[in-house]
Amino acid sequence: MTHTIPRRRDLIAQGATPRCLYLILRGWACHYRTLEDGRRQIVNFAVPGDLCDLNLFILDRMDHSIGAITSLTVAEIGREVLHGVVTTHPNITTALWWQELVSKSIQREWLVNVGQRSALERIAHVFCEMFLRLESVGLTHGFSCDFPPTQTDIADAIGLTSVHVNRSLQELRRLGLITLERQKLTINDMPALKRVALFDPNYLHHGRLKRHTDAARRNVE
Amino acid sequence: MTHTIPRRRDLIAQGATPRCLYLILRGWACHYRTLEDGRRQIVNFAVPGDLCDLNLFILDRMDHSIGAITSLTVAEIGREVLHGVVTTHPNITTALWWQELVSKSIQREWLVNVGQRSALERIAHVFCEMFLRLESVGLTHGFSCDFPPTQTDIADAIGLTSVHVNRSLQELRRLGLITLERQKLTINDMPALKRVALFDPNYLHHGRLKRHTDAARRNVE
DNA sequence: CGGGTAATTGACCCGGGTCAACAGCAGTGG
DNA sequence: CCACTGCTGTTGACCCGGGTCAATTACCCG
Repeated sequence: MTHTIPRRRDLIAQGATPRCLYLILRGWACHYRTLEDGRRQIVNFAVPGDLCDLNLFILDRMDHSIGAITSLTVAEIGREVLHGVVTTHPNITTALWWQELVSKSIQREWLVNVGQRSALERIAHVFCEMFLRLESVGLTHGFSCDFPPTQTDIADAIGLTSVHVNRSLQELRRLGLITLERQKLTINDMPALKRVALFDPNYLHHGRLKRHTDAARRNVE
Repeated sequence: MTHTIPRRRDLIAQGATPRCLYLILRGWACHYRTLEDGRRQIVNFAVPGDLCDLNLFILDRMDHSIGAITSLTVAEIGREVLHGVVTTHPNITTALWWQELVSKSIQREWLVNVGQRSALERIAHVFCEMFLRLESVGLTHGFSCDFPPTQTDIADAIGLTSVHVNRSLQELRRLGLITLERQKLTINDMPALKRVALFDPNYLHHGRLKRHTDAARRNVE
């Protein structure tokens, strides 16, 4: 049930029919869309604990690809197993949909990021978000975490060129806000970084699952 | 159960606790996020037939606002009613989630739009999308449809300024692709418009609901 | 007819793109 | 242990798409 995917390989490609739900166990992946002329937009990163789209449930074709950024360990949950879970475990089902709504909320925030923020603000925002997401699954050590995307990946995630990402990174370092070397991110001044990013953590809806599964359970029982 | 909201009023604001699910019956609305310094990003338009977020089900606070672009008629579906439907009508439930996944897919495409396309391409893309969405609910006449967002609204939707939207619109008109006056959009050359927009309708997942509700029904019965 | 919102235009500017070279570093094979 | 290869990061010079600011003009509605 668990599989390993080498880095830079696609888990599933745009246009394919999804056969199972992926749960990331180890490593980073990204959801991305490519235009016919090769432009690529990364629409979200996926880190351990993230589910990769419930599309298979309802939509018959992937409208985007999922690619491995690092080498990746995933659990594959088949259609039938999933159907079984959904029909017998309402609180797990609620948790699944909760993930789905949160990732839609993240999707919205990325649009805000690319649509409204300047280069420096965008990168700062991505660092804030990914750090908090990793923290919520226990993958940070103090103010440090893994950050394996290349500058080109970052560029494709925030709608800039890698050249400009490089320059903005230097600016963030010069300001003493972050350290980023050998895939290791350290946030040296979180309040300042959040200020630069105009970061409001609300959209991540962290720490709000339990309350709601409880509520859902009450409604079901 | 149906309400009327005057134009430019919020249906529900960021931070509020959602009390019911809205179904747009008449008019246009938009989902948007504002940054503390006033910048606004419209993250999606909502037209008749669209449901406004199942957030209330699971998330306890709105992470964005919904505003009326025109005067608006909506149906409000209360939490209890919705719970009733969800527990007794699996195929309606599937349809609800289908809408949710499709709107997430639209969300992704908007990110691609703002992140990768040029000004002209972006506007062309919005016109293609909204025309097809209106067509699917029978609100087009030939190649014409209502298009009530102002140039400022369009600007906030695609991450440009209204000045530049104005200039790009003139360019689209000069190319003979569209007519847009008094809130009326006419697409004069759809193939060319799609070409300019690098438009691929796949992400709208049109015409794929029935098959899947059938499948879901089979799985449930 | 008057007041307010939305569209349009012009002049000027700047954030970020483009292109191209080069440096650093990890992994690989000899 | 070192040379080779290929990817990732870095830098410089130059340019352009789209932003800014500010003034009009057109339109809508009472």
